[in-house]
Amino acid sequence: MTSTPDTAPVRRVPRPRADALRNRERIVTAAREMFVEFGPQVPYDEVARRAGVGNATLYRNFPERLDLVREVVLSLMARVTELAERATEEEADTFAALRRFTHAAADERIGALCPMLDGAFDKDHPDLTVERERLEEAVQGLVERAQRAGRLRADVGVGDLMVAVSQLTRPLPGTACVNFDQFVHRHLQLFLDGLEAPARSELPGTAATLEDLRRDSCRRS
Amino acid sequence: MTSTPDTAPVRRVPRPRADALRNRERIVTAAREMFVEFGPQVPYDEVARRAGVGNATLYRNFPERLDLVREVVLSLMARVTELAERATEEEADTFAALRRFTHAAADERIGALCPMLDGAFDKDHPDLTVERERLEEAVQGLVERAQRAGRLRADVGVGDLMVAVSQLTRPLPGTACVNFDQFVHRHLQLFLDGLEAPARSELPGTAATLEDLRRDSCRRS
DNA sequence: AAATAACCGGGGGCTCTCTCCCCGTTTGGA
DNA sequence: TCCAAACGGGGAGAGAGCCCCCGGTTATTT
Repeated sequence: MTSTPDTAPVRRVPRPRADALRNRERIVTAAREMFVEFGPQVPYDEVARRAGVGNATLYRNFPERLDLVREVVLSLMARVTELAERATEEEADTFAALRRFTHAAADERIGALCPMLDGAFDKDHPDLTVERERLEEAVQGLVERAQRAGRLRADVGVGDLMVAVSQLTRPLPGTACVNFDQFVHRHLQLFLDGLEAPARSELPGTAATLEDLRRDSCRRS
Repeated sequence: MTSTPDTAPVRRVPRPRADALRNRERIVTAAREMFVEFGPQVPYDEVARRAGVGNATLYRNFPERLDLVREVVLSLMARVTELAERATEEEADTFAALRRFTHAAADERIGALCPMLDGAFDKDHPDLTVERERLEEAVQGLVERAQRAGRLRADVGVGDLMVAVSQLTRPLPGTACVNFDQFVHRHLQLFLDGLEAPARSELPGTAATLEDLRRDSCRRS
């Protein structure tokens, strides 16, 4: 039906319908929650049900599972970046800022990112690279500021912080321990105490950036 | 070998064949490795292949998956108990003993126990109870000794140590990061620095024993 | 407000994986 | 040497998750 006249290719999608946008957002939110609880292998249909949409809607928005995973990761990274920036701005004490960021990141269930690194997850996707740089910049700022102030030991890097926080906050699959969160914050607190200067021991290995993690973590067995 | 038939008539299995015992051991070893790498849902046939036996042999030894999981858990707990006892005996410095035990437990991949707590795992099986008590006793000794010596902060318990070590050493599913081990030991070292007395901050919540974990961790969502 | 086109929802077939049994062959023990 | 217990691999059966189809609904346009 003579859809596109030669002049202007008639805005195909000038504005995706409002409910479509809303549904997409609800899907990402639901997926984030489900991934945290059950891992990224959770059935598509379950995600759709949690989101309150039909499964077809999910497939229309994210034909490939990896698309959905990437979207969730991006969403989480953006939130965590925001947390880092807020902590930097609002906390005068440099180490207090680090503490605040760490506990806040834990509440965002950043540990749920771990299982998404497996398989054929495209770590070099443009969107991811951009978001990762923003995240690293924000946290790097937090770390360096505390190190310059002599509050944070000098032999640790952004990678150490992020990996350890991720590991400590990973949910136990299948079980929903009622006071697991309490534990998490205890252990983060202990870990932070270990991060504080002056150092109480010598660390093996070397400090790592997020870039190091991206490069080294994709060796298949 | 004087099968002592006087009391018990006709020992059905006076001695399981030597190769049968060997195979059973190889199966448990293979299962432990596979569970660490892929989680306890790994296909039976894969475990059998890694163990170098036919799948039927596996089913003959462990008709239920939970039997196999329990055997692996028992095996790991026994090894870790041994580590705790060795560290207690051989290290004069109380905190050094704790450090040594922690790093050794990490090398045993104690974090792989986590995914086995999900679902209908029978936490009250007699064998498990016995082994858990032995483990708790050994680690409790390590902890209390360091606390009495004033080297370990007083507001932590066995549960804190075990859970944190487990979390920090949990493998990233799917990926075999080449220098992940290096990271693990760095983070354990940092965590241990946080455990050392005097305490640098106040902890939320309360110290927990292994018994607390067993009770509280089975609340389904 | 009516027309229209995009969007939504859920039911069902299809495929793929894992489980578990069957039976001929091998191997350890007396 | 004899025998019985244990072994191994192939394959049928079952279950779960994936993805498509099509009638109904809702937001936008004139």
